[in-house]
Amino acid sequence: MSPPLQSEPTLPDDAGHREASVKRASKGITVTMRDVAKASGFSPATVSIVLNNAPLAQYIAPATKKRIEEAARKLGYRPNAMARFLRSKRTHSVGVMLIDITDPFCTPILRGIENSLYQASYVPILADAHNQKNRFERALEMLLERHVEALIVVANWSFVDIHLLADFNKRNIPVTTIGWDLPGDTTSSVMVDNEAGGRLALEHLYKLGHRKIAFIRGPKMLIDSVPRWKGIQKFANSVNYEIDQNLVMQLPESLDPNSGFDGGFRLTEELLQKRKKFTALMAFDDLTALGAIRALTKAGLKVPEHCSVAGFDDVALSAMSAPSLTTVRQPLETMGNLAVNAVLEGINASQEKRDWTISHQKTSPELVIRESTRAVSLSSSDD
Amino acid sequence: MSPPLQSEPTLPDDAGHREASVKRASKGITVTMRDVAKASGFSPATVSIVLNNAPLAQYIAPATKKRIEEAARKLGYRPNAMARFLRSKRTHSVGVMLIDITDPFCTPILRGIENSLYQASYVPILADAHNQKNRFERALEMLLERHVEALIVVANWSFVDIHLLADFNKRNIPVTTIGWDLPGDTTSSVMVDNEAGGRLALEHLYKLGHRKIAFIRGPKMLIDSVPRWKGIQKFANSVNYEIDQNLVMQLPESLDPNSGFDGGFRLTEELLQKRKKFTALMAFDDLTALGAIRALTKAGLKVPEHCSVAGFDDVALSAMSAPSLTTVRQPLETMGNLAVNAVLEGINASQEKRDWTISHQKTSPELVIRESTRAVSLSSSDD
DNA sequence: CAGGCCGCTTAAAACGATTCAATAAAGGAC
DNA sequence: GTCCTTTATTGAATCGTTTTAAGCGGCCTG
Repeated sequence: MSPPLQSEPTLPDDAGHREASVKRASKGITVTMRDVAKASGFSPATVSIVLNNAPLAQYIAPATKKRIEEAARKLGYRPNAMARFLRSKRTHSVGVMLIDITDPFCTPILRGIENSLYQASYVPILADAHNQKNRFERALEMLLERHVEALIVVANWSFVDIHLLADFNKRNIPVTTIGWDLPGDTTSSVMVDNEAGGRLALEHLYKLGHRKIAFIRGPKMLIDSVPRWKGIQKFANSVNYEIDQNLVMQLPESLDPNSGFDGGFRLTEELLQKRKKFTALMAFDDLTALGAIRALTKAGLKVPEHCSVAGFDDVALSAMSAPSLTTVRQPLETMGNLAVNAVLEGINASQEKRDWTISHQKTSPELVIRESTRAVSLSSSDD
Repeated sequence: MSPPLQSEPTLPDDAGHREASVKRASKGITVTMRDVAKASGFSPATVSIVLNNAPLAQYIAPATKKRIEEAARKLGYRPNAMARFLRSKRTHSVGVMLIDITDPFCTPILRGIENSLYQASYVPILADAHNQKNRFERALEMLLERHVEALIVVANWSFVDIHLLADFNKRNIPVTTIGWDLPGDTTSSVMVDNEAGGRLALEHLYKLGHRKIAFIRGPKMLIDSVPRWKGIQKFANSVNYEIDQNLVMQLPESLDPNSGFDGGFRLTEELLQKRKKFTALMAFDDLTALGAIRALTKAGLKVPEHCSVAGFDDVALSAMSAPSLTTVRQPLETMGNLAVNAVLEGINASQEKRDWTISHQKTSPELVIRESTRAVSLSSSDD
């Protein structure tokens, strides 16, 4: 080590010193970069370069680096994010807008997002739109003020007009939506392949021998409803199975993502009243399926003995319900990860002043077979 | 209005002008306060005072205010939060640390937190500790760097050592925990009154006539376990009901908040193997109860016909499971609100350089009677 | 020995707001 | 006419970083 410029003993960071510095920090005096500069005997510029391992750091003498790093550690220096951001224009934060956080669908996605952001040293700023336009708007406003570097919208069950995202495009802030697809080339998206999912579910029921299958379709306005149904139809066509329109119901529009349960319950009761026999029921999502099961049970029908039921999503509770639910799993956590990757790519590109590609990713659904479906029984198949 | 200093026509903000300004903003040029100053013909200082309605604003001429506000609106001025925070030392953000986000318990709490913060114009910065100490630590570090004004820890199912919060106290940053109680006067807390809850549940079963009641207690390390059990014991004592220790099981320690389901399943199977008859089972929480129901069902026992089951928490799925779960509801969303109130009070106090009171709030649980419990039947009560 | 280069370090100017002390004009009192 | 108040506004310092261009010895080279 070079000659001691300070009166600091050359002892390898003894406990006494560390104690002292802790005490100093505890006084509430915020340790600034200047303090580290003074303590180490170098200038703030050098300190910044070393601590950030900036390009210029390659020219800094190793001994210098060591001294600075040690000083920083001793003083318990923590860079002030605000100051840094002001200068560098980078907040290292990403807005995460949940259309409605109460949807159990959101939880795994959120974990995926948080996790990927954490790996990349980004921080999520959360906003919950309560499925209301004005909240959505004001929350966006707040995120813009905070200069989030990107935005992820978890638009699971959404009737919110998402065209409000224009401001983000204007400012070149990358946006990715999950579970919603804004056509065009302004916004990336991550969605499950709904068509494949619909197909998987029906294929499963069909292979179990079911030929009298009831359907509860999703609300018209929900973007998932159409492709999911299309997948069902395509499979039906491919095996020459004719869907009985009398057994097709549709959930009403609703702002509440948990309304599927009630909807499934009521629509199933309606189905039962029709006295049109069915041996299986395919629901729009898991909550709807649970509602359906409830209605069936109430009517004295056992699942799966008298009627198989399949859901969609594989939310956490599907594995725990009784009977556990056969369903089409969306890789939710992965979708969170993918969305983060997409925005990070956007951020990097935007940093380097180049365009980034808008991607519309589709993830593969996976059939999860549990207890709520089984092969059609002899007693119920004849009618 | 005073004589037109600028060449701006006195037309009441015509569409043409607004159009133009939009265009300007859309060029990606960030509108700064200086721009507003120039456009309005006043100095940045005045602009700041007006736009923030600072104390000095009382001396500003109404006409001036109007001109400045109009200019700001026209230019689409949005204050730069980072710059503001650097100077004013206020970030208007609160760290929200979730010990494990996958716990369905968290969702309503999170909604409560977000909502209350939103009302107060604060923003939540989310962190998920995955129930791991090192993640907890690093996340705290990130929150400190970002100078969050307060911290809320949702410590539902936690084996993390929470004493890491010391840094926050040193810096006078208010901390409130939800579902965890750090004794002493450094950290506020919001918890459900577990003792009352335990009492409510047992009282319910007892009044239904159950006298052979099995219990699945929570893991030892979980702070809720003890008072919940105490409430049970107290009620038992008060009615001279003797708890059969052979019917008392305890969940093992586990880092996974969703492990209660498996645990409940296994322990219930163990109970059944004992061939010791019971007509009701009281589970530590809802997931445990669902696991228990599954085990009972598997053994051919019907719930509630052969055995009543009660849970605790009232997470979202409890209402949707079959049979729906009788449980003790925690007012989760409210608890989120309360935690926010607590930290806001702390922030205000800290701002005014006065001490704030550390509160340990207990919220009242509420018995929610659903299908999984019913009066003891004659067939099962005699043994 | 002038000039260039190398290796290491730093002075100083941002970044975009807030805020204090200062100023200026206008009126009122003496 | 001077001084004080009140009203209205602003210059300039400041917050804690990052970053650019420059500085400074000393060594090498022609």
